[in-house]
Amino acid sequence: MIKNEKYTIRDIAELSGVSSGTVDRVIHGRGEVSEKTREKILGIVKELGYEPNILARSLALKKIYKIALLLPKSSKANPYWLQPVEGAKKAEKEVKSFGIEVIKYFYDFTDEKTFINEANKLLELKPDGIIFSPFFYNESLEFIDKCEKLGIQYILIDSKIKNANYLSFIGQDPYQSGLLAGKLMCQLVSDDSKVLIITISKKVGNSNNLNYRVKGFTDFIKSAYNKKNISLQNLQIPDSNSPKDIFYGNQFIMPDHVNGIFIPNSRAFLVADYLIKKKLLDIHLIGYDIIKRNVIHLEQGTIDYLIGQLSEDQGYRAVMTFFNYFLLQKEVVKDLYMPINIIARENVRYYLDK
Amino acid sequence: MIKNEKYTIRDIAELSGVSSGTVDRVIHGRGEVSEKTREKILGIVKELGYEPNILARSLALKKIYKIALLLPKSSKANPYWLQPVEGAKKAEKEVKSFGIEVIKYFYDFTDEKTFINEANKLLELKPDGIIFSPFFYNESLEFIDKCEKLGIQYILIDSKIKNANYLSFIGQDPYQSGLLAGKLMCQLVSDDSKVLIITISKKVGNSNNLNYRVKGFTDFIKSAYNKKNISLQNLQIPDSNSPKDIFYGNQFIMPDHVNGIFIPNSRAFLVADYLIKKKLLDIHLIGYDIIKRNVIHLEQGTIDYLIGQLSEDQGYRAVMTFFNYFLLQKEVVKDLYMPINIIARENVRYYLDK
DNA sequence: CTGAAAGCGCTTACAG
DNA sequence: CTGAAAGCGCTTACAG
Repeated sequence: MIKNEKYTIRDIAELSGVSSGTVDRVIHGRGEVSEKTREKILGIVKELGYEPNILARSLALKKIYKIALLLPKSSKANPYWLQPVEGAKKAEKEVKSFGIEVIKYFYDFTDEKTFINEANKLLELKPDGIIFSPFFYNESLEFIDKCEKLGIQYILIDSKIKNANYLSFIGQDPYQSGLLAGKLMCQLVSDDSKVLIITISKKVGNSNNLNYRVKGFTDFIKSAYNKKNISLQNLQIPDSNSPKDIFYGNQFIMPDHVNGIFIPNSRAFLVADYLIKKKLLDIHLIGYDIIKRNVIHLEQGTIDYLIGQLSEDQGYRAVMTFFNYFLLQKEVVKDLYMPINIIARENVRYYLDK
Repeated sequence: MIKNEKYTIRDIAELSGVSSGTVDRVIHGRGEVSEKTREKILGIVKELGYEPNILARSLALKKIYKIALLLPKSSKANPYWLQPVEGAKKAEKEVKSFGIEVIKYFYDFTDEKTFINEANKLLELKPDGIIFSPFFYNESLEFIDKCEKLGIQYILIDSKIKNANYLSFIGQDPYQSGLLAGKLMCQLVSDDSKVLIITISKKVGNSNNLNYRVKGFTDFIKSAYNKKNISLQNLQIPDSNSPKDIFYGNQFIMPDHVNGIFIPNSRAFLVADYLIKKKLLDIHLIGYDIIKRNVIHLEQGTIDYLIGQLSEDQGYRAVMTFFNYFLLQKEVVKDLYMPINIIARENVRYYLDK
């Protein structure tokens, strides 16, 4: 039997001399089939390269896969997390008819308790898959533990927990992005410059991204590539204060002779605002993340470069990964490192609203 | 009638007091329905926000949309075009079960006649949609003319023909990418440097990408942003010669005191090979496209930056655009400008094989 | 352990 | 101008 079109379950059934119900049972390993017919059917399936029609399957099954999304609440001050949510929505639209549904949960990224609360709420739903970002390290470990006990697959986005049994991790390599920022800084400033690393964060959870970015940056500046004799200084804005107040009030005083500043998170705009106020416009600035307030400074020239990622893609891909995993039963890329994009005034527009 | 689940064509039929066949006719404007029932049905469709189940539709329809892809043949010397083809294949896999089939045609990008030949072959197939890159300007105009007469929608990738009635254009803005390359060059070289623009091309078709890139680069260097007093020199490697022979033989002689070179296409590796041979390793090099031979030089440091794009994405998106257009009847973004990526040694790995 | 039948939501050829 | 019926390829509850 040679067909131009794709083989159907009925072709397999006829050739095996059984009914389509039996073929179905074999294909899905639902048991209750004699070893002999099982083997015969599998043989023919293989020989013909039979692939089930997932349209028909989805239509018949009417199974809805519930994918829970658990991310920090985004706000005007921290709009970063808006984008993965948008990406997830976009993906949901594309595969909704196949029976993928995304349910969203948000927590306050300054308060571990809200994370725990939402995580518990989420589990009550009994989702088929979970997408979240392990922002709070210890709490995330506990959450992961529960997921594994319940046999629920989870995908980590943005930052990674080593040794966890995640289905997939989707994010940037923070160390490598730091290296790249270091290289750019070397090219921006001149010989014997002094460069500041300012770590501004209200609360960083226990996320390690920040530390790795700083480490990469520092390593590059100290590497042989840097022939410019650049000196580094670290400045930490303590957790307990509101970073906004520090920069907008008069609490912050810029050290003398600074030629470049590296901000390893999305708060570069705070420093940029400060530089404008104090008319310190010769200082070069490199930050992270394509958010509105950063982009404005990029376009004005206060910020030289942003290290970015298509973070919408993270949400999009996470949902699509579950689609591929559940519906198409495709293999999943375990660690998906996203491109580290260098964003300048000249190319920023092509990274917006995609 | 309020349902939690999505409404079906049968719900609409019942509420309208007609059969589902009639509803179907109205929805698809297939006529043969009285104005009165038509209006009634449309009213209910609107009220309920009915959306047809595209799974069921595809299954019932069994229509195969033929998408023809027409691109330059890729080779070892010019592997660039491999990537959009890969992207198209990836998209095809995802939407094959919905009835999207991609048929590929390749021509020799040094020979217009092969383009015309393949274009004619393609039309014999009577495809539902066409994806191609207007490499040869005049020949592309003629081809477009034929497509429009036949009422076949086409998507342009990589370069654009203004005023054409394309369904969608997907590619980079070449002028803007040139500006960006100019900025990077300014940061790489020191005051009073001399920068060379080398246009190497066996045959450029009549594509304008190259010219726009050079114009952008030149404009940036001549702009107020450049405070370094950089001088420019243009060098054209004539069409009639093989660029390879020029650089690998002894025909090419580098002008004196050059500090930077800009290559506005994917051939930067030829110059890089030359620089290594002549031990001219202080010269900064910026080129285009993430192809293997360029990447090797990027990693070794001979090439400082590549301007890249996820060109796989172009093929992927073109096919998905047809999927959205034909199957989902979604609106199409007419001009889709892709991000202009800055590729350095530190981030190149994340742009490979995606 | 296996088959026949009904159903998923849509489309279409046919009959009236 | 309209409806009833069959079919797309798969799954499942039921009967045996």
